[in-house]
Amino acid sequence: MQNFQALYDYIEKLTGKMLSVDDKQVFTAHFKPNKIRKRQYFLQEGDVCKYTGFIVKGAAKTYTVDEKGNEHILKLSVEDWWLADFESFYKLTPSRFNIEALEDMEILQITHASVEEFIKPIPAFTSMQNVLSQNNTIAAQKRMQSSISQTGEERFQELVNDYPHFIQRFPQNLIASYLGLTPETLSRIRKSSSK
Amino acid sequence: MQNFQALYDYIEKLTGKMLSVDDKQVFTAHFKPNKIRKRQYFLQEGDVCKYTGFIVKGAAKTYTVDEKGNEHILKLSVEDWWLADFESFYKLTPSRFNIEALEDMEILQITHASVEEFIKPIPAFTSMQNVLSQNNTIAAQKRMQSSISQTGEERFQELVNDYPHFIQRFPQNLIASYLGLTPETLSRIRKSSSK
DNA sequence: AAATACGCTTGATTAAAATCAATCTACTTC
DNA sequence: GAAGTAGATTGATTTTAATCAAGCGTATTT
Repeated sequence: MQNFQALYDYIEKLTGKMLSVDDKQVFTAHFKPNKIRKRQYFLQEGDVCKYTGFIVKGAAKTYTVDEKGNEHILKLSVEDWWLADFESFYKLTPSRFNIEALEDMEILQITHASVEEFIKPIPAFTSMQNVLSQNNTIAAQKRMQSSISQTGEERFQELVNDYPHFIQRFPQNLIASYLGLTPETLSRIRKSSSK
Repeated sequence: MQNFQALYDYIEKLTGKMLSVDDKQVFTAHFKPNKIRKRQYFLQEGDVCKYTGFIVKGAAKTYTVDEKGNEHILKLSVEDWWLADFESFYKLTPSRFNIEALEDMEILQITHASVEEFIKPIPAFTSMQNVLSQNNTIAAQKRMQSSISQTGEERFQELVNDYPHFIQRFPQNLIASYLGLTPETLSRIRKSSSK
């Protein structure tokens, strides 16, 4: 299963630990491959996020819609990222977010209960979780710091530095929303900073 | 040691697991009590964050200073919170942040190496880390979502709801900075929203 | 007690970003 | 191929927040 190979490679690379044949057996038994077509939802506001998905192929946006009908993009996710509203996923509460495919996607999905029961006993997996927890903490801190202390232009430059492929891959209106800006403002920022 | 009792209570309450006498022995052997006076630094920009500290008493701010000399508060921390720049703490890189006591503090501090070697084997501690990891993920997501999609006024209201004691305990200029606003703007927001 | 520092408020002005509106282009889709 | 849609850009205007400046009250310090 080439789908699963992407997950194995990811875990082994991130943790430096090798998965045994038995480990892989557990993964194939409990992760379910799923395809999500462009513009389809992985999660809709009000629903409980029953699955977390490892993205083998494709991209998605996690966003809210405010009372005026404007979208606000909290997260853009691509290959080798985990897809979920973790608040809803951990607590089994209705989500405030929508998660929608921006491209046709292939994911490997699993429920919280299955992770706890079958996947957590695999040392490489808990090791992965620890690494991800640290990375998340650091990334969240950095993004928050940008958000409170930098201008739109500085935040955009940081995004270009940190995730250059995002700029190539996603339309500017999504990038703008991710940065907390309107598309018009980002367009003007790009124009003035290119001079 | 009544200092340590606060830590034990915290872990037991958060995880639902009891600490054995031996466990507590390990804690007292490796966590070092430390007092930090108001206006003193737990961490200064450019230094490596060698310790993480459990706050037994007092409060602190984590902030950066921009090129204009303005402070931007990333975090306000009180009793039962962990104090560190985790990026610097995990990676042993120089920190971009300052952490300064807002009140006289009592903390229990420990190095990353000691955590890994002595504290992580304690099941209740790793269990605590898992809970904290989840809570952090959720809180970071929520704060980020506020930041990109809500006005200053809405963010302030959310803070009042989520952390009412912060409003009592910290001066408004710090609250403003935490929200990414100037003190003047927060003052005007409060004035207009009280009507 | 006087002096100082700190925090909060208010006013006037400037700067940044949002909003509203129109146009243009490149893709889909039928 | 025509029609429709999505995304980007530009202009004019409004809204929001930052900045600059002053004044006031309350702690804190000496």
